[in-house]
Amino acid sequence: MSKCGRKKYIKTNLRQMTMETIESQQDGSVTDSVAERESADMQTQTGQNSIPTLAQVSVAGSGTGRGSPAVTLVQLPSGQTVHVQGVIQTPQPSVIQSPQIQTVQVATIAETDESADSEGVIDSHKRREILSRRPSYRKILNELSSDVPGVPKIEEEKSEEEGTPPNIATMAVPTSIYQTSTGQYIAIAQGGTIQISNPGSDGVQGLQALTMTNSGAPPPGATIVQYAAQSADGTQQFFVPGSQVVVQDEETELAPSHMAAATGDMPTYQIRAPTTALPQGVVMAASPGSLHSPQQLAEEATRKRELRLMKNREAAKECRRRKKEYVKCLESRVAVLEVQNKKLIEELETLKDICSPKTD
DNA sequence: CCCCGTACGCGTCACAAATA
DNA sequence: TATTTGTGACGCGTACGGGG
Repeated sequence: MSKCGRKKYIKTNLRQMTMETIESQQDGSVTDSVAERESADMQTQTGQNSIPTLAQVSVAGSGTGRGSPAVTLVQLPSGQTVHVQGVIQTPQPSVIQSPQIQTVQVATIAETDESADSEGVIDSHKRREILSRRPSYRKILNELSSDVPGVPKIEEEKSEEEGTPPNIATMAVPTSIYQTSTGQYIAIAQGGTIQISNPGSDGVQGLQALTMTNSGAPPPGATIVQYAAQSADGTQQFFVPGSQVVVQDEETELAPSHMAAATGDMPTYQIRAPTTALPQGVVMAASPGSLHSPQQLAEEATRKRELRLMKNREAAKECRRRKKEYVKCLESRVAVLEVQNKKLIEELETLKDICSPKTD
């Protein structure tokens, strides 16, 4: 990103965080924003909106530590105390959490944001604090789930159940997983085994394994570089060590028997020697030791960049999936706790009636 | 039908956090 | 300490619904 873009990034960040601050300080009206919903829910659960006059609300001091649940003690008029866990537990490093320090700083900076439209105003230290990253969704959700049994856990890496390609989880840990331009997943495992899966299929259906005959130890420094692309003849190709090409057939005429038996509509593959130049986007493996000329160095850099982009692309997809899962989880939690809150209010009313019966 | 606003998803960049 | 991973932000394209 250019310097200009970076500036824009910071400004946007400031603007959004300021909005969060303002929203959380005001009436907490319900909107589509998770952050705003969270702040509203937190107010509700602490009794500021629902039961402010009926019970004393105190936040247990032990709940302020990082990672421990925030337990709100609701003291009933009868002396009974009820432990209520926050909808969004404040000590959790929530995605939307805006710590007080940040709030103050952001508010201060935001005031000068319009007049001082330059990076010089925000020194690097402040910027770093403002831009300090929140922990990952997986971490947050797993911490939540450890506190609340009903909250599903986001599994670690390879064992994720739903967003990842359905067949990958059943494999021996692959070294590389790639997605083709048509949505198929290709995993290259340690021993040179290539496994192909269709995103649409569930379970192990659609799993294909190709074991390369030259799957021995690769030359030192060699990198398996995949790619799947639509070649001129409409077939799909990807490359494997040994300068061979796996080509997806349009028809199933050459399908190996073990593949054809699996499903009817499963694509078939054959291994060929590469016919022409590499399709766009394919960079073959190269040993670092063999790099001499500037051109080779440039190619290596390009290859590394392609690889990084590809990994980041997949990471971004996974991150978005986790984020959606996290938001869904929060929403379901909100629903559950709203019901719980309602019940508690009803219980409170009942107890209130019992404790102060009518005298006339 | 066209335009506009909104929502959503994707690829990419930058950078903090995690890991080797 | 270097590398990898995870995620916020941005820009872009697309789909969809509503209004003229």
